[in-house]
Amino acid sequence: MKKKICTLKELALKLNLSISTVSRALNNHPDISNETKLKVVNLANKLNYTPNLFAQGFRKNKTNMIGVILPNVTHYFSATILKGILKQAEVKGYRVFITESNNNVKKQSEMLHTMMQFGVDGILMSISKKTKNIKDILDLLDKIPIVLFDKVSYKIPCTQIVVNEEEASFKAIEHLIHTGKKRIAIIKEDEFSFSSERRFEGYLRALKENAIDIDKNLIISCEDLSLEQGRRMTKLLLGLKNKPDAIFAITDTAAIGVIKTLKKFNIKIPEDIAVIGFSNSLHSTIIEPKLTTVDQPGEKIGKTAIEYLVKEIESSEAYVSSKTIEIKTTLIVRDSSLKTTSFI
Amino acid sequence: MKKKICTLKELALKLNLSISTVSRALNNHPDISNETKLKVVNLANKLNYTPNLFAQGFRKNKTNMIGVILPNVTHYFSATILKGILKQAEVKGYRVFITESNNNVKKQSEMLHTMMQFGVDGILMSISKKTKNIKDILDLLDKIPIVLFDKVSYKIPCTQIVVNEEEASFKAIEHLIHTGKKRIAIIKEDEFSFSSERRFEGYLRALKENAIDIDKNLIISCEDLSLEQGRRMTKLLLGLKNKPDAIFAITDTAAIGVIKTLKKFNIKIPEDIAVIGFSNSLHSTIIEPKLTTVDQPGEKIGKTAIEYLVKEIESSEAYVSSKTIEIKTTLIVRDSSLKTTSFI
DNA sequence: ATTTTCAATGCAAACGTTTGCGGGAATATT
DNA sequence: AATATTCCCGCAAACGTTTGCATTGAAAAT
Repeated sequence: MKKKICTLKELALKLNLSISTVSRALNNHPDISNETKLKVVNLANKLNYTPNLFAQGFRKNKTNMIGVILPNVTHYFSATILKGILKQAEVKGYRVFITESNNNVKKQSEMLHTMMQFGVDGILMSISKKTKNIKDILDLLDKIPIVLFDKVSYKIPCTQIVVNEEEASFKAIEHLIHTGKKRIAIIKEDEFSFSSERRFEGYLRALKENAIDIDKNLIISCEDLSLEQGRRMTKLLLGLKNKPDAIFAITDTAAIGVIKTLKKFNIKIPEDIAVIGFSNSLHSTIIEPKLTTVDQPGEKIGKTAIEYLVKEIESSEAYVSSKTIEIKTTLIVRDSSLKTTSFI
Repeated sequence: MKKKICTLKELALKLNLSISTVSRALNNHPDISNETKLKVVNLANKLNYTPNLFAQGFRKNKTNMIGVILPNVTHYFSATILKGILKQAEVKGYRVFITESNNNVKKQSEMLHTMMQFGVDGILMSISKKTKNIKDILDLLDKIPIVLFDKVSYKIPCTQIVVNEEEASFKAIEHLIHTGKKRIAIIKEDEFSFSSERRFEGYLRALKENAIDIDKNLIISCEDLSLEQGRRMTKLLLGLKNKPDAIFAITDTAAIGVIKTLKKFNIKIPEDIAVIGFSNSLHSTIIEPKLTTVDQPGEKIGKTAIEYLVKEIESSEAYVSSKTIEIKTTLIVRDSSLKTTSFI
């Protein structure tokens, strides 16, 4: 049960002023004398006055709320992005309303609807896998600013914050090549995953630019990239007549599955087979050997996303930007890949 | 920039009805004929009408928002609790507004204030370490329902959702004793940590009930429970003349530091020294040997917290409950401790 | 035929805040 | 001394919704 709270009216009554004067005094309006302002502010502090933000939002048609939709809060990478979002939103004076879609497309639509209904000023989202029907999102685009991050789609014309997936992947593969590896396998997702495809492009380009032939046997797609899949796919690769000398798993979790399996078969890492992951999850330093991986600066992604979104919210024109912003990653070389060039 | 949205007035105009009738029709008020209701609902759907929740909240003095304050979103355990909170809040028809205190007491106070200002219906919080000045919180208690979870304090008279820390710890130690371990070390936090102290109590009770003498050398307190501390404390324990045959680290992270160090010194786990952690974090199955640990059902904690909070919010009386609810944990035996009794 | 009853709808106030406009008093300008 | 300017402040409308009460018209009861 809520207790009632001090309002403008109460202040006005006690000070023998009009409500409008009190309101203006608290908002530091130039029309009000310093003397009055002081009196008002003092009493307001004393009575612990807090403006009813609902009345405010209602009046100004602005809630100072930003809605965030992401597939899963428990993913470490998502959590770091969230951290960046929370921090920067606070700086900018916005509150954040977070929801999880659990990769459920229907739920994602519902969340969007709820957000609108709640009158958020803008939406930040990472779209669910296999979001095919983007009609809901397109419909919303001219009503409210939306910024996509991490899991994005070029089919949606709005600002998108992503990681330089292709380049990161390219560099990871080049690192392997520079250490003398020539038969580099990739464990990727099916073609519906945006980031997987871009990482795959980087893989292809690195091989091409280094004049290494592509062996289709070394390219493995699977539906999800769990640890278990990493295990299975590794066994598959080890069954090949012509084995790989390095495995690039598009995700840390899968990479750990790879490492565990290689260890089980007593294969030396990185001498026999090197392993690289993607994400720099916390696991990557727990596993032994420590995993070489691509660090994605989650906090920065979150921060950037908020910055662009707020810019759109506070812009007076109803423009729709559709820039793509790339956040730079860095390759972190650890024990699962060779450090220096190895001449055979 | 926001576009304007269909309102009650617009519906009323198009249907040649009054605003009140439209409002009642949408709220399924018995006074309105089915015929009219149908017409209204149809048009509302067609025009994609969504009630302005700000106006609603404003009018009804209820925001259907719950504020959540926790130290750190990126901790896996916090994230699982969050998941439970989000899920159950949705079921109950509440929205959740999440903030991070980063274990910063000053920030925690600010967040509380912001939440009040924003008019949340209730607050869910996990308090920062070393929160000494609980005056802010006490002040709020009679204005708004608060439920504490995970990091709690008995000094605050409100509902608290915790894990059966003492019992869990007791069972973990008994498990070690049943496998023949007699010199069981504990790595705990200093006495300001609520949960650490309760786990320590469980440790003491288990030893006592099994008639094992307490060796003060085996009880180690440190300020934080990082992996690095786990490492350091293990070295310290290994320096003892009379070494332990098991180490209970009060946190998975520290336990992993323990394991890494033991492996470095070629000590057999669990034969020479067994290791137990607490949390069942994702790391516990990544590390080799896999860690025996106590599983804390985060989602359930979150769910329960919401349930109790909502109950208080929706209760008409301004009662202040101060029950403590214990959520049951389970010990998960993995490879870092012996499975069966070993008779020497 | 008159009154009563009842169902269906409309009127208008209220929630707390912001803001355009207008007015009165004091000060400055001529 | 008259006018113009400036400085403070109050009035009242508006935002979208809910809700107590009034109103209407028709059916039912007398």
